[in-house]
Amino acid sequence: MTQRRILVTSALPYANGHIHIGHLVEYLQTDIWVRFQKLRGHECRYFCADDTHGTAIMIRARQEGRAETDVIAEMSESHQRDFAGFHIEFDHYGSTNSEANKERCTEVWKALRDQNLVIERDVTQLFDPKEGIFLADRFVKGTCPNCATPDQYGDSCEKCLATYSPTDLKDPKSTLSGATPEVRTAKHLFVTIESFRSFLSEWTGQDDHLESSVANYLKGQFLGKELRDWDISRPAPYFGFEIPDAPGHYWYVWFDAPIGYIASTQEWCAKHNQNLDDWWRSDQTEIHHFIGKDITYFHALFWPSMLKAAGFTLPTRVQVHGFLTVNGEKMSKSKGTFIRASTYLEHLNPTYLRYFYASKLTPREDDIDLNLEEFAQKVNSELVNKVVNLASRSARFVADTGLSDAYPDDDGLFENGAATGEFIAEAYEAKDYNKAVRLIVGLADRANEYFDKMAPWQLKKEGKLDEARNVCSVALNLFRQLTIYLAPVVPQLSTESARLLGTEIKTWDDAKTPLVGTGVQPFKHLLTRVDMKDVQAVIDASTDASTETAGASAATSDDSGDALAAEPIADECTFEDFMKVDLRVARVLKAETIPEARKLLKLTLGLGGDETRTVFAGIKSAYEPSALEGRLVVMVANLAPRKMKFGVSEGMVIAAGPGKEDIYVLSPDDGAVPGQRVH
RNA sequence: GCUGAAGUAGCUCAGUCGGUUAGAGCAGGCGUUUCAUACGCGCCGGGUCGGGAGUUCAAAUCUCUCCUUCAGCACCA
Repeated sequence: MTQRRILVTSALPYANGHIHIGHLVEYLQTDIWVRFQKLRGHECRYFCADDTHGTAIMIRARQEGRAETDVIAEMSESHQRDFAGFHIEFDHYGSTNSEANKERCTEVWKALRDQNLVIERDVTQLFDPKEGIFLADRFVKGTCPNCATPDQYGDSCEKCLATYSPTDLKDPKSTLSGATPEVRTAKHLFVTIESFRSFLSEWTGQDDHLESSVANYLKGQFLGKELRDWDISRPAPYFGFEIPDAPGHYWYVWFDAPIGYIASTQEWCAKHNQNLDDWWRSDQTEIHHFIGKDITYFHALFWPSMLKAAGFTLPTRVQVHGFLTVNGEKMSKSKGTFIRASTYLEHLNPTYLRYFYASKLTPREDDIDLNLEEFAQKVNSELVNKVVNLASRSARFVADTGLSDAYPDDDGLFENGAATGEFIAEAYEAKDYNKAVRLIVGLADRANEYFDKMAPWQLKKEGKLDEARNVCSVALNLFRQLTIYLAPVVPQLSTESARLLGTEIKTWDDAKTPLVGTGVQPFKHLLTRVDMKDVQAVIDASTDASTETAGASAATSDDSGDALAAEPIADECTFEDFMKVDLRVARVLKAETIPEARKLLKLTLGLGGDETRTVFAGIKSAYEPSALEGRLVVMVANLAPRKMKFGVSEGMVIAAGPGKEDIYVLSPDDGAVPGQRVH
């Protein structure tokens, strides 16, 4: 086999949030592939970095009263600790806020300029005069220009679903300072990405660069019409690199982030006396990017365009994966399924998750589901009961004698396993780990059948010691074969398994030659079962608090003050003003979902006696109707009825939280009864 | 609405350049062994392959149509 040179990346995690089990789908998918290639003897390098620039980091640093560089240094350390905890091994882990990255950004930029691909255009945006920064849509709130609902974000209204520009909002307020934003115009630089369209149409459709469904998506969604210019600069203040030929303007974070792949490689090259061009300007090198489907656009359109413009090697493959759901639903803080990597590691073995994800992953961009019951069952049944147990049930028989000196007749099992190894390798190569795992477990089944049929414990009783030893030698060799095939997925288990037989796993082809005559170490447990109690402990720990959202604008469930900062206290009002609002305790008599509505639940609220109100509440994303029925809530009882798409809403249910799954309906303490006024 | 994808046993999936009685694992039922982390092994039940129509000697697999689900988009890229 000729040795391939392969460069692999995962998307750069953003320095504004912690690693969670959703992120891990990607890093584990990548790590498994890299480990497989290394085991096959290829020169494979895995590069990643923290993505550090942008407004979100800048705002976070301001709120915490420290330098951006402090924030990102701390987060980088945390990220790398989490990755290491899951046995994810990078050849180099850098940062987009590095000299190397600045150099490479400058290089790409120069190429774009030289080819006249950059144009200038004015962009009108809201500006926060107190903070002195331009405001992205999510940092502006005001009254919907369409239906007059107050307190709506700058891009769309949650009530009437209208979309608009933040400059259309009535009474806009900055969510950062509460100041009234000004409309300002600033110069932005754009890359005329349209000039790459014919190249992209060709590239995305050929040579397996993308899964066909992804290529179809791009073709249908973007490449059929003119590509809009890409807004690639942000005016000061901005945390990032200042554009050399445009003082006061910075590269947009999405420009310098992927270039971080090259910069990370460059730093590694410097340390290992390698030439960067051998990795990024060579048709001898394969480049594989692993990404989530949310950033397909950037990696399959913008990124190849940048690479082409600057004369770098184009990706061999952009591998797109889906999102993670837990128990069939989006990860949710209120359900405790928004699980941080570090929280998981406090209670559970990383090997479990590596195995489970591998068993689920295919080359397609389907979402994968972490059903926690299935997780425990699958790991216990397949990995512990079948694979590990094979060693456990046979090792003791040969603890004194070691393996047979010649490999015994085994009905062709080992040979079959060696041959199957090629199919397993094909599956790994194609990123079809689901298939690889199925093949491996199939081999484990055959090994267990053989062991049962031969019944070495029986042979031992009958005094046929040599025969018993032979059977166990076969079993342990088959076990070893399995652990070699599983090594990319569960490296720690494989390493410890090899130690049992006094060897190391060096290459994939070790699975082709049986061990003979070697000693066997005393067996000790290689892996314990998943205990649902520990799984529950993870859920509990994730439900409590301590979880932190990715966005700076979103509130956290701690007392940091972020929530207050995200939405400052409103203007003062008088007691009379307050008394105009009639808040009442109400019981949820009925809660119905409206299938066509994305955000609304239809609630029938009882105010005592026969008095009821129909209220449409935008809490579908956070509550199951059944969980609401019967409970007491607080409602605005004298709000003017509003005609909505699905009927007339006769009030409002009081709730806190930034939205989405983070919505918390308020309840009175025990003793309150429907109809009582809240003073 | 537009675009992309998907609908195969209770669950997770395999199988599709058309071709023997549609497969696996898990879950369920029955039996069995005792070497092993009460694990393993054997057997059984269970699917009109989303519905309908068409092409064909033959369709889960090709064509059309309808239904359902998911995701993306509707000026953030």
